[in-house]
Amino acid sequence: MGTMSDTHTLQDRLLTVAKQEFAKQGLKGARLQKIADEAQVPKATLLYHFKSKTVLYQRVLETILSAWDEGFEELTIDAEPEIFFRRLIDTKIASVRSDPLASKLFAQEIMQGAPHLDAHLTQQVKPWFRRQINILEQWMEEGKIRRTDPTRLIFLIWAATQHYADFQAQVLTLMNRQEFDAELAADTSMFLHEFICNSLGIIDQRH
Amino acid sequence: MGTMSDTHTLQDRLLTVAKQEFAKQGLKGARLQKIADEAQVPKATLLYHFKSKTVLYQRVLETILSAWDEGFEELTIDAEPEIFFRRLIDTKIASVRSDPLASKLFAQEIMQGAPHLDAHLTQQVKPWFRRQINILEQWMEEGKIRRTDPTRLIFLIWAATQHYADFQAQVLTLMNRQEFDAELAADTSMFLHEFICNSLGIIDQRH
DNA sequence: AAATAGTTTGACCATCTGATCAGTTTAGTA
DNA sequence: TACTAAACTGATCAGATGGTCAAACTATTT
Repeated sequence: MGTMSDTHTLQDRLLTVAKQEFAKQGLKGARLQKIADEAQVPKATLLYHFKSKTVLYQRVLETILSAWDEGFEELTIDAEPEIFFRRLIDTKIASVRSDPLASKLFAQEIMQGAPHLDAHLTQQVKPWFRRQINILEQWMEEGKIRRTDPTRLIFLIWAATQHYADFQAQVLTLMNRQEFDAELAADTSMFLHEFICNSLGIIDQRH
Repeated sequence: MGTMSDTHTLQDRLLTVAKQEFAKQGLKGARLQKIADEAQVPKATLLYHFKSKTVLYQRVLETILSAWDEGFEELTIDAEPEIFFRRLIDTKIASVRSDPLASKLFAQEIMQGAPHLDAHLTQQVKPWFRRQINILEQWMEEGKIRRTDPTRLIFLIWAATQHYADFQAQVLTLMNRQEFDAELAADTSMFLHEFICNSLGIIDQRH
C-alpha cells in the first residue's frame, strides 16, 4: 500500500546513483545495468521502481529542480544590493560545490533544448527570473547600482558560477588544484562579488 | 588515389553532419545511421571514411579545435586593454553565434572530463591561457587595469560568452527572442565589454 | 492461519547499433 | 584498352541494452 519514500528509501538511493550516472554519461549514454550494479540491486528491481529509463531520468531532474527551488526561493527578499549579490553568489557557488553533478546534468538537459523538462517546470524559472530583474531595475531607478541590462547581468552571474561546475575539470587543471575545496569556493565567491560590485559602482564594505 | 580533402569533399560534409548530430545527441546518443542518412550516404560509406564512431567523433573535435586556434591565435598581440577586451569578446561571441553547435559539443566533452581529447590537445589550451594571464598581469603592474585575479577573470569572460551558446534555448526564451541574430550579438558584446571595463576601471571610449 | 497486496528477482526477448566483409563500381594510369 | 588502386555499398553479424514476465518472497490485514 505505502506508495513511496519516507526518509532514506531504496528509491532515494536509486535516484542518487542514477543522478551520478546520468551526469557522467548523459541520458543515452547511461546504462541501467550499471546504475543497478552501483546500487547493488538487480536491474529488474530498478525497473520495478521506475517504469522506464526515461521516467527514471525525469524523476532525477525533478529531484534536482525541487532542491534548487528550496535553496533559491527565499533569496527574493529585498535587501541592499551588496548583500543581495553576496547571498546570490554564495548560494550558487555553494550549490555548485555541494553537488556539481546536478549542475552538469541540468546543463546537459538545457543544452539539448530541455526535451525532458515538463513545460510547467521550464516556465517555473521565468517568474524567479522576472523577480530578480525587477529588483535590479528598481535599484537602477533608485541609483543604487549603475544602469545596465539586468537580464544579461543575471545571465552573467549564472554563467560565471555555473562554469565552476560544468568545466570543473578544466578549471582545476588550469588552476593547478586537485579539488574544489572550501578555500577555492570562498575565493571564487569573493572574486565574483568584488568584480560585480565594482562594475555596478557599489562600494564594497568588507563587513 | 588522393588521400583526402581539397575544398569541399565528402569527408568534410560527413564531418559537418556528424558535428550536428554529436552536438545534439552526444557521443553515445548519436546514431551512425542518422548521420549517414543526413549526408545521403550509406552507413557503410561513412564507416569507410572513418574507421569507427569514436574516430569520427575525435575528428570532429579536432576540426573544431583547429578552427578555434585559427581564430584566437592572432589575438595575443598586445594592445590597450579596452581594445583587447573588445576583440576577445567580439571574437568569442562571433564564434558562439556562427557555430553554437561547436561550443555545445566542446562543452559536453569538457563536462565529462574530456575523455576523448588527446592530452596534447588539452595541454595546448594551457599556453594560450598563460599568455592571456601574463598580459593581464602586466597591465595590473602598469596600473592600466584594477588589480584582481586574472585567472578568474578569464574564466568569467569565457563563461559569460559560452553561456549564450550552451544555454541558447533558455536565453532566447527568457529574452522573448526567436533567434540569436546579429543585433542580439552586438548588444551582448557591448554589454559584456562595458561591464568588464567598468569593473576594471577602464574608461570606455566608445571608439 | 489464510488471504491479499506489495516487492524482489532470474530468465528471457525483441530490437537496435556499431562494425565487418565480399563483391562491385569508379577513377586514374601506362 | 588493360590494369590497378581507391571508393562505394548491400548484406549480415555479434554484442549490448531496455524492457517484460511469471514465479518466489515478504509484510500487512482479516
